[in-house]
Amino acid sequence: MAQSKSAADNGNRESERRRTILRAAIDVFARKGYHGCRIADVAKEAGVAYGLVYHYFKNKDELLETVFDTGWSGFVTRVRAVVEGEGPLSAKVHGVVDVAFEAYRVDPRAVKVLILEIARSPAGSRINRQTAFVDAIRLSSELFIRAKEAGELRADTDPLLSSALLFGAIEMGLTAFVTGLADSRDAQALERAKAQIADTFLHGVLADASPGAETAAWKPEKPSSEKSSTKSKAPKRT
Amino acid sequence: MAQSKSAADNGNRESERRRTILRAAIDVFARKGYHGCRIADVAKEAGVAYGLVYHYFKNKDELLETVFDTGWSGFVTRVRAVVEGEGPLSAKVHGVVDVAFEAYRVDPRAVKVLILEIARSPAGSRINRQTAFVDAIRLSSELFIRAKEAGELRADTDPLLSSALLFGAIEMGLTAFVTGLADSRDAQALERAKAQIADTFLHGVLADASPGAETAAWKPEKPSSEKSSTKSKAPKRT
DNA sequence: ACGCCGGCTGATTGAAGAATCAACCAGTCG
DNA sequence: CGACTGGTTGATTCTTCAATCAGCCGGCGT
Repeated sequence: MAQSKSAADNGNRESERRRTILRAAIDVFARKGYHGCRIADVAKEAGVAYGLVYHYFKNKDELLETVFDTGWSGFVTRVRAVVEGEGPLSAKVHGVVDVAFEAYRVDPRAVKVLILEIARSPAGSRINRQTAFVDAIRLSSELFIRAKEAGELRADTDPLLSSALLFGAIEMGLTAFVTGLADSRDAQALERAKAQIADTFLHGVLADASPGAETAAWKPEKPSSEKSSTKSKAPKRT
Repeated sequence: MAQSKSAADNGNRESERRRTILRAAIDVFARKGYHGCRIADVAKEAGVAYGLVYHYFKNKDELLETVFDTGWSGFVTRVRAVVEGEGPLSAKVHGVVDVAFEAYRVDPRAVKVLILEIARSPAGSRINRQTAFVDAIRLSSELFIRAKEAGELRADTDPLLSSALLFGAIEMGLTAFVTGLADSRDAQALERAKAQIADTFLHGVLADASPGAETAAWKPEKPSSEKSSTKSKAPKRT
């Protein structure tokens, strides 16, 4: 709003103020949860008046919805890119995990809100947030459907469930950091967790009875650990 | 105790009424969520007067806390039994998954409450529910610590994270049923999901490059599939 | 200069619902 | 049989917020 205010704002549904409020909402939601915070808290955090929140958002629910959609659509877009891209299954699985962890690295608070508020829908609320999660799971189940047809997967796996399990593992892995079970300041730990999630999902936890070949395929493969980070460093609007 | 009411009740902190209210609370929480329901709803469901809820529980929060602790402690007890029991790692992992799914079979509503209300805590509330989850994860991480020392696990696995991933997979697998992504009336589907969760966790999703031996070890191993169910059929106080 | 316009303010209101409490009643005991 | 106890009731009170709205600036056009 520094220069062209009214003009730009009219055409652009994203005024500086609005973004400030959205940012504040993410922080407060992350700290106290959706139900645990009052609009007053958000306004205070944003350094604006109570009523201004209602100038930009119809009500508290729309505010959460916006926070949610913004963050989630960015995530889903990037997951879709991975799923629809080229390469072997294992690379894609690593890719999906990367996307999730990169999102966390960029904006842990936002991820915390997405993860923590995801399940609970205040009954009346429009789009059930579970639906969003389900969509993401369905989306990446494509991956497993195709992989299964190609014979890359064991025969007795259900693609949808596989997809759910991957997201479950990612979610809980992230939760470990979100809740402080693991130290999220430790970049090393994040990298290791990322690798372990994908590897466990692909190969299991057990020490492989068949040594060499299979096992060797995924471990030394991480010299360019930054490669994937770069890919998912795409702009994240929050 | 069925006859002698007042006498027994004095000594027994579990009067019939109290249990009725608890049961009603579980059902209403499962249906509308903690925040989405009024104490009036719980009272109506239980067929008692509004005020009686406050006779047995200090406030709404204590009610949720009790619902939570009751269900959770039962689950943790059974998980502990599995973890501290005898047998190879793979059997125990299957055992933990069994416990979770059996709990769901016995009382899906209660599990729904535990899963859905687990993450977010109303700020002021005493024991953070996340703590409970973290405890369970820590508990079963023992499993992986010991297994790792015994060389059963790949060297680069963090036991705590492994434990988290297992629970993440279980949770999301269960969530698939809770949210209706998968049909929970289908007993077959439940059995298959159970098997797939444990198998994926132990061996990964990939078609095993090394056939026979390793793969054969876990699949035919489930002739006595009721064994574990029986074990976890222990009294569940709700 | 001046007043108009639109972003902005924050005290006020009204609803929702948690928690209270005084009265009620069904047994029990003396 | 009549005092007494303690579980039970639900209208009433009290608190908390979401949402409103009457007006306040400060820039901009005239």
